[in-house]
Amino acid sequence: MAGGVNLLGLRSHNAALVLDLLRTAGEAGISRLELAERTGLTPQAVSKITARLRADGLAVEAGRRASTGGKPRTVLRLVPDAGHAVGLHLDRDELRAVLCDLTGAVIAERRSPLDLGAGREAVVEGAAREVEALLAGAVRVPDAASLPVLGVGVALPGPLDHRHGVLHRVTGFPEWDGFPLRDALARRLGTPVVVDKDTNAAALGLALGGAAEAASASFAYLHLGTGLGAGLVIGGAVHRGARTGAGEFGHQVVQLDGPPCHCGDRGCIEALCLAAVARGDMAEAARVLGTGAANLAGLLDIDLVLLGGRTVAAHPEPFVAGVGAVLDARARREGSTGGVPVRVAPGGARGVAEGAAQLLLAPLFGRAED
Amino acid sequence: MAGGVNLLGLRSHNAALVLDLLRTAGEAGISRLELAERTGLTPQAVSKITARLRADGLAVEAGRRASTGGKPRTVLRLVPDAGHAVGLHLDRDELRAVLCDLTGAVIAERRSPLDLGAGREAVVEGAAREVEALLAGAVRVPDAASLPVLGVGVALPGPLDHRHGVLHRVTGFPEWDGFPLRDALARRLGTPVVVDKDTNAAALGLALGGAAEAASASFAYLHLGTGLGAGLVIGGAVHRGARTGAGEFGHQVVQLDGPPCHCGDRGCIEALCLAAVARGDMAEAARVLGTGAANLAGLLDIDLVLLGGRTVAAHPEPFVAGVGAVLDARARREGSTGGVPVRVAPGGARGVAEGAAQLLLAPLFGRAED
DNA sequence: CTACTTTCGCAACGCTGTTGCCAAAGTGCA
DNA sequence: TGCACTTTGGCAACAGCGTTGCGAAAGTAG
Repeated sequence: MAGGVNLLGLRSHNAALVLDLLRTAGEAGISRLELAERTGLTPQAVSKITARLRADGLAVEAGRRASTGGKPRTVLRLVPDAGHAVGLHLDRDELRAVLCDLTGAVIAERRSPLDLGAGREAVVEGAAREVEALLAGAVRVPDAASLPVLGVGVALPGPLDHRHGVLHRVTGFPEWDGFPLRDALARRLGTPVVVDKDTNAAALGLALGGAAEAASASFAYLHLGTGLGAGLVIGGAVHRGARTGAGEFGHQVVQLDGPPCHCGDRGCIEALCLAAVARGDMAEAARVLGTGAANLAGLLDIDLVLLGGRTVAAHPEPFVAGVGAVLDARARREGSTGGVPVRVAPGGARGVAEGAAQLLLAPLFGRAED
Repeated sequence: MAGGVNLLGLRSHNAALVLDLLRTAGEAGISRLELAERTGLTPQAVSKITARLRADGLAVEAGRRASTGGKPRTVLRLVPDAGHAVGLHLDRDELRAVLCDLTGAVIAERRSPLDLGAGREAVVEGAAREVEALLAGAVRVPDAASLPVLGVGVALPGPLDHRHGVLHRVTGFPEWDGFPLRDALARRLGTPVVVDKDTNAAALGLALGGAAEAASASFAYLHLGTGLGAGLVIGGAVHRGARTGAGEFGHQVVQLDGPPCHCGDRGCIEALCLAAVARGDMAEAARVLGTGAANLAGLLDIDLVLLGGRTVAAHPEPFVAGVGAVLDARARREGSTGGVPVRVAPGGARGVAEGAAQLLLAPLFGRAED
């Protein structure tokens, strides 16, 4: 519990806040006075802060708005090329690397097959070479020899320690138990590395880039693919818990003494949901998923549920409709008019890699932890 | 999203942080240098902050520590009488009012029967008179004519809007629907009033006063009485959600298509748990409760589960053991050595009223929202 | 062209935490 | 008893934050 804030901390906090508003405004930009209204700071303070950001090359003036009877407002815009980050998604059998600019937009992308059984050193080396190839290929402008890269974010499934960047367990590959992936890759590449669960990365990407952000500060991202997991965003920040264990959604028990799950428990939502998918009964799978989503939504009072993963992508309509129906039914029973809205998460298969890059971009915008 | 921080905000933030550490230290006190270490501020900054606090009468010097080879550290202590708050617990059939000092200790207490069916004005008037009687009786010292009271915190069951202090619904008494309790009581008493759910108040009280705090910043308080609810503390602050709806634990479905619940759904944990209690099967009730607790603990990665409420108070051992067994079993399946610890919440029947008083004290210590 | 509105920077200011320095108050050893 | 040393904590000067007062800049409206 540090918490003490000095003047340096105050400056960086307010600068991050302004930077976040610039990022949110996107290409449309935002005026100084609007920044002042949104932050609660005085216009003069915003002028000073934006002057520093412009001096650092993070923001530029970009045109003017229409006049409302006086001097028209000058529009400020984030400079996308002021910083970049690499996002690495280590999936079961594929590695995906993306290079993102400061706005989170993907500039370059590479994909390659991945074999986690090839040995830890080989995998780290292979990932490092993919990153290097990605950066080498992305230098299109001749004079941009030194592309400013903030670091590499790595997202992968399975339990791990986000704070120390250590893997706990990778299903099927015991040799990875306790591997300090962050430090190994950071040493190899010479850049900062951040490691997180794939669902957390996807949720972060949605919180910062997706349509989710504008409407809601708290939402759950439910990922239904080969497994079932969740990423939680509470108050605009990813909630990981003390041990990066938060989001354990798939082994929520929704049927006491139900059918056995591979985890050893009975009646886990993952087992029930995947069994229904295997039977081809998407309506039942959606109903089970919706039950878990309603449990979660009631517990945390979130604003939105986003669905993703291969299974959802293959059958979006029944899942959105089925999950929404369960949430609406429970909301009506509690007296509310409408339930929590349900949507398919934008971003698709690239969402996790994009979110992994955001692991390094988010701190710039004050979106580090909760 | 205001978020912008100026120098005034910085000062109050750091002062609240120091006050919180003084509160945590209790009667033992804490030295300036220790405050500096814990906050991350320089010793000189802490000296200035504590000087302001002493000038305001919130802190005093209280003795010295043993020397470690130089000048001994001066110990600072919070002044309990520098502020007071009233906590009001409106239970089903009883009103409980407590007067707490700045440390949260109960100075005076009153209990009286409560009939929510007596009409809204009569109930508000009755509650106001209880508060006045409590304050009048507590003025023991002659010259303490004006006891500094920060305000009144009110805790009651059922859905409500914490932010606006408006009740949504009181089971069995439709006349209370939409009643602006906060404003009505504040107008009548002339002091600030804060309203919250009983489970949230209890959780806040545990976060600030209980033994929970020292060990864990995130925990769930599960209340099993006439109903089943939860209060969540994440990162030291109560998580209420956007609509004060968080903590809806009882109608979590843990048995798809299970026995019907009074809420209209099927297989709710509340229905299953209370049915087992009615049968006298506490082991089964604890197993059901433990399943819900494990779902919650996995989802949020919390550090501790605290159990409370009349039913738990009547049979503490089987509940602690049964819930703990489910949590331990799931932790073992996930590879962890030990599960989340389970304990009976201290405070007993008075915990909710104490937590209600903390609704006004907590903001002084920077524990307002998450 | 003038009056007015609105935006936004310059300069002075108050206040924050920080730094350099020194007095205060102990311990430990000769 | 006296001196050296360690540690605490206040005083004063300082850099840097956002704020305030004021005026220049850049439009619109008549």
